[in-house]
Amino acid sequence: MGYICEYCGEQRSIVYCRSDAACLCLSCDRNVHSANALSQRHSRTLICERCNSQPAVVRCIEERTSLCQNCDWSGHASSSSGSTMHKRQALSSYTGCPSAAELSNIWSFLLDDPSVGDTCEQRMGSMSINDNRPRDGQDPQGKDNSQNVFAAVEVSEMNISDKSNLLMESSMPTFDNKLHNLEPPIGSSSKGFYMGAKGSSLFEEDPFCDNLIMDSVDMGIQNYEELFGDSLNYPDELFENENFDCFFEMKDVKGTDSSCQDIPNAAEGSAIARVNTVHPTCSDAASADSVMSCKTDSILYFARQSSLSVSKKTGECSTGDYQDCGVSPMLLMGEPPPWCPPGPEISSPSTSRSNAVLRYKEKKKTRKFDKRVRYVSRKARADVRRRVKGRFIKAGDAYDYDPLPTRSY
DNA sequence: CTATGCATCTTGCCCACATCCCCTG
DNA sequence: GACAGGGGATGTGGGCAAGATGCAT
Repeated sequence: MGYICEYCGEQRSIVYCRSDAACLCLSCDRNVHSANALSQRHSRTLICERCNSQPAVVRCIEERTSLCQNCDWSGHASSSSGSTMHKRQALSSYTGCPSAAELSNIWSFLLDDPSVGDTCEQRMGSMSINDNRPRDGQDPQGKDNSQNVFAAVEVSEMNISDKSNLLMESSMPTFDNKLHNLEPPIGSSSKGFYMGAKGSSLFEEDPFCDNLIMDSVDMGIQNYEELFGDSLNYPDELFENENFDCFFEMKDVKGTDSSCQDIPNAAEGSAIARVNTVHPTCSDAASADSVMSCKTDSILYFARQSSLSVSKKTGECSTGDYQDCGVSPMLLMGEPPPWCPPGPEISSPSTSRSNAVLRYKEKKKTRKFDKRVRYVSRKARADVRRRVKGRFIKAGDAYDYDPLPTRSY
């Protein structure tokens, strides 16, 4: 599996399509996925250059190698080699039929690979599919609208110690263009429209986002239906309006959660009032892997030209599953988000402190950063272990915290 | 502009013990 | 070489304290 394109059997495979479970060269990827609207929604990413069989999730800057989760773990877990210090960049996935230029923007290193540039990339660059006609997502003026999914990018913080690693190398061209059209929400400063690491903002330093820094952005404009499910009840004009620009999914990652405190200022008096409950989408909370891959701590934002709102996300999880799905229970419970202008019920000075503490603790609970649970069985035990002031206690000792208060023994 | 104090946020440590993993026979 | 057993190392989560940071005065 892998290495050779499973479609043409000739070129070196470059990307992995999860939906098709197939390794494809770039030209075949575009051929296959330009067939229809459904295939365009297939999410693809690079192939792990080590095992050549799994979708890569990170790229090691030092080794200039794209790695899947397993190979990344095995290759960078050993502290003796010093490889743990390697800077790694989260790899983007994309959907639709991005052009060669767009792909190179997503994966700037792609064209550095001579084996890619000499074969697939050149072929792809000469391909005519959709190139000379407006894409499905383009209006006749060539202006992208929300129907055109050119790329879905997910960037997670990989090297926590190096803030520079947060640089989103893979900002897409259209994404940039869209951002250029964005304006700060009414009544906000540019600082308020927070997207990434603490202290940085989308427009703060570079109004054209050349150095866009964000911890996580997930764009899937075309896929908003599958993201939100049937219960999406926003006005249709929200999506039909040309001004609907892009959809952001913000992950709460290290150094950013506190940053969300900035959003409120941004959203004051604006569409933030449309905040609704957020329902996690993951349905298998029991699976550790799925838990880790779940969109965690997601706060969904719709950025329009002059508004900012949090979307509604539908899922199968009950409220009690919020931890596994990583969504703040405050949102699940319909509690106003922390950045909402303080209402009468929270304006009391005596309760603001406790509310803030609770808020922080909830954040801390749901914060995952890049932590991976290596041993699910150990986690399972720790989850049910009784504690005293957070510390494990010997079996049979008195406890003040029991994760399973209903157990009979 | 700087110093101070307060509030908020972040980080690291602790605990017990099942499981992992390496070594020896 | 394969297997079994022993024993040390590891990892797991909630709470707390200390330190860091941000902001107002």
